[in-house]
Amino acid sequence: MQLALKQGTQESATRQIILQAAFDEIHAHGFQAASLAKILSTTDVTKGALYHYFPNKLALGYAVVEEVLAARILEQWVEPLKNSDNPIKLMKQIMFQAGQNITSEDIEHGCPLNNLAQEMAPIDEGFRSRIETVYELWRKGIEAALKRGQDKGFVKKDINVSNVATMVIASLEGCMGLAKNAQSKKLLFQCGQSVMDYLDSLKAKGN
Amino acid sequence: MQLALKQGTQESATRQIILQAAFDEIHAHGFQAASLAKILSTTDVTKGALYHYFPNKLALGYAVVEEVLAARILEQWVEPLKNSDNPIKLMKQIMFQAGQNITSEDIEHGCPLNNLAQEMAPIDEGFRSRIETVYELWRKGIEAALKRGQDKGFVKKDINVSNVATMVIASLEGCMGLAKNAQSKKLLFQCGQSVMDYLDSLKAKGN
DNA sequence: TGACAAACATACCAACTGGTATGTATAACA
DNA sequence: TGTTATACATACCAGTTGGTATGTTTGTCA
Repeated sequence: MQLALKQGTQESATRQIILQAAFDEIHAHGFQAASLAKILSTTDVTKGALYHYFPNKLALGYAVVEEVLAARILEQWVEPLKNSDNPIKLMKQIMFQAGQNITSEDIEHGCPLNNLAQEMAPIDEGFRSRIETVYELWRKGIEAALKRGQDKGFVKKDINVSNVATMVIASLEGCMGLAKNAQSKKLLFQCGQSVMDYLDSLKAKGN
Repeated sequence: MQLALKQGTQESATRQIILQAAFDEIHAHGFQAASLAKILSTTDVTKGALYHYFPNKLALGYAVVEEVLAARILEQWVEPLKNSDNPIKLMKQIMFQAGQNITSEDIEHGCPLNNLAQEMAPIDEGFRSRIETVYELWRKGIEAALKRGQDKGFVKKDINVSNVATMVIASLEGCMGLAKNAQSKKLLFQCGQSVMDYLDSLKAKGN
């Protein structure tokens, strides 16, 4: 499925290949250390093609955030949460699902959104603001779902849904980060269990 | 106070100046993007001096982790926790204290330990293992304190102290990371409040 | 069929990077 | 006082990087 995230986004196949290869390189080495030469060598795209679609490296990085990273969060979190009345149950499901599918490489490289945020936020405002847009999408998605969960009686009414939404994302990113450095799926699951326990503590009585 | 973290660590003033300047540069730009030329230009140390004390850039980075970063965690978390029977109260105090002292620059640059972990763990095993040593110091410090808190009746007995210790650090690092990208002290405090709420939920009944 | 623009391809370059080779001042010690 | 090791200082270099200038192919439309 192709999400139309940005108007005016060109649907060239070559462009998509570059974007995906750039995402992989950035995910593996970070943006600053990502080498255009390497991105090109993993594909059969030439420098001419790259600079035809993107004015410079920075613009390529921005496009990765706006198109690739935003799409991942939308698909995995925001869209599913829209169709649920019990956000706690669903978020635990999403986490469980993600845990099932995760590979050692995923753990090694960590969350691509968090990686980029930690690296680029203090250095480049263009990156920071674009990443912030994605985080806000995510936060607002959880927040709205929690609110609906309160209305439907699944979620405690005395919690601050905004703060909790932030805390959920923070603890998830934190777990991923620690597991990445420990290179340990076990640590990820243990930490993930604590996050699930935290989610359970938000349930309304009787659920 | 100077902590003797590594045996054989030389106490040259020049070496300390280099180490501190390197810490600052790495904190601001990451290790890979940290420029030796910039580190030297902010001090009046020359390249000859730098390469007299450190065989290469990597060794300088390792020294920053082993000496500067480890010392920070020890001073701020591990040592204080050793002298406390009520870890929940103390950790909330540490967080409050850190919140009081934090500057906009601190928020902008984030946690230096987490920064380095996210950047270097997948790339360089030497960095990863040294950072892991610091994280383990931190985790074990919290874990031991939680256990003592259980014995003294301050902490619930049905929690897994190891998992909780990891979760505390994960959520802290996560909050710092989100606040860094949002460039918002407000978000840091809101998220920190949720962490404190989480800590409160670990109290034994009657406390 | 001719013209024009989009979509590439190749060769090249200036800037910066970590690292090294070599030289020198200074303190300690025999 | 002579010797030697430590603690720097300066100049230089090879490799890599992002970026550009220029050329060529291909599709489209009049």
